[in-house]
Formats: sequence, structure tokens, C-alpha cells
Amino acid sequence: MATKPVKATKSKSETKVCCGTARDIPLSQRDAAELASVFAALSDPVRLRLLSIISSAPDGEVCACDLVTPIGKSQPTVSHHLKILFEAGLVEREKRGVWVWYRALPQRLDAVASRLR
Amino acid sequence: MATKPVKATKSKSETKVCCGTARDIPLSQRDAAELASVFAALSDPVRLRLLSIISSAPDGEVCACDLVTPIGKSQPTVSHHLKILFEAGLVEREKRGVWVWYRALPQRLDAVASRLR
DNA sequence: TTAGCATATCGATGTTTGTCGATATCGTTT
DNA sequence: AAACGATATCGACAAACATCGATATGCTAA
Repeated sequence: MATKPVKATKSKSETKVCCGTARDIPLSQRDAAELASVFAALSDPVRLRLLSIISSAPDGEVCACDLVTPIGKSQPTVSHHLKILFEAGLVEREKRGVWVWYRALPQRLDAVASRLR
Repeated sequence: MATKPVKATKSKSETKVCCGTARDIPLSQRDAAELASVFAALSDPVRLRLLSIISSAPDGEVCACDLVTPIGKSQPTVSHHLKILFEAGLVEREKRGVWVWYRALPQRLDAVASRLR
């Protein structure tokens, strides 16, 4: 254990503190686990590309059938990654006929981003 | 392949577009891989708690020796996670004597958060 | 009802990752 | 110099994960 030398330091109370965030107070184990699971969903290049393709779609939605080719992985693999994005609350899906349409849920990204502040 | 039915939709051009982000244009494979590696560093509960402890330290820095007990993992494990945070650019470290002091690099988190917009 | 296609699930496989004990490295202190 | 303490690295192991072929499910069209 280190005995920290006393040091002239700007008090944190000079800064306006509004709400508790990960930068002000340590995360509980529960919160950390929850946040980590969202980051895990974002920690794969294939999923990030899927998410960005869906997010940037002119109509706000993309058919799963149009995702396999640009991603360049097998259909089961793409399906697997879409499921992970879905379960992380990052996209929603709607089945219409044989096709499944995916839409991004930007609020979820906003919520995650705000937890980093 | 789905033939998308024509649909009345708000044109994206109505919305003010400033800079390219993951929500406007699909990520390149390179960008996706780079982003994913940062999220991978954030995708573990132990690392999130380490980062939040360091970020919320009153003096802005924490001795590695004071991280092992609150995390509740072995010293090699904590050291391993700190290394990953360091290599992801999320913390910096300074050796002073026998001790190593860690500081958070919030700009990095800001940069990551902005890529999600 | 049968054929065909889109999607999801299953099972297998190779790779990555978290964890820890043992040990090496490097300051400090006596 | 020798002993001690803080930290990093190593080696091993189990669990989690990405990937794909095969297959199941479910809708549509002929």
C-alpha cells in the first residue's frame, strides 16, 4: 500500500457535479456488468459494421437479406451477430413475410454514450 | 433479396448533417476493427470498475497497489486488466519509485462516445 | 400441396480471453 | 549486499466466442 504524499490539487468540488456517472463515482459490480455486456455487443467489427449499415440506411431499416453480401460472412454468422445486437437492445426487428427488417435504436447508443461521461 | 416497397419517408437530407459518423455512413472495415478494439477493452466488468475507480479518484490518479483489494481479484489479474486499459489508450501510467500511478484519459472516452453519434 | 427461398438454430471446431500460481524485474531499505 | 515489497510477465487451464456447414422453421408462390 502506498502512503500518498500530500499534494496541492484542484478540488473536485470546483467542478459542477450534476448526476452520478462513471467519472464521478465508481461503478457497482452490477452496473459494471450491465455496461460491459453492451460494450461486448459492440466489440466485434462485424457487428459494428452491421449496426452502421442499418443506422445509415436511407429508409431507416434494412432487410437481413441485404446484409449478408456486404458483410462477407456466411448467413448463419450474420444471423448470429444480428441476434446479439438485438439482445443488447441496439436494434429492433420486424418480420414481414419471409423477410426480417432491422432498425437501429439510437437511444440505446445515446444511453451508453452518456454513461461514459 | 427483398424488393423494398416504396414508402413515404422523411428524407435524410431534411436533417442537418455535419460530419460523417457511424450513424450516417457505414464504417469501413478498418474503422470498425479499430473501434471494436476499444469496445473490447471496455467489455469487461473488472476493467470498467478499474476505470471508474481511477476516473473518480479525488487526486485524479490511483496507485495500482490500491486497486487490487477493491477489485477482489489477484494481483496478476488486475495488472493484466490495467495493461489492456493502457494499451487501449484509456489510461496513462507513471512509475514513481516502486509504485505505478494510473490516470484516466477522458479524451479517449469522449472520442469513442462521439464515434457513436 | 409441393417447391423454393429467407431466416434461425444446432453442432463442431479453432481461437481468444479471464484467471491464477509461480516467477522475474526493479526500487527501496536496512 | 541482502531482504523485502510492488509490479509485470509467463505458463497453464477453463470458459466464452466467432465461424461455418447442415438442418430446421416458416412464409410464399406455383
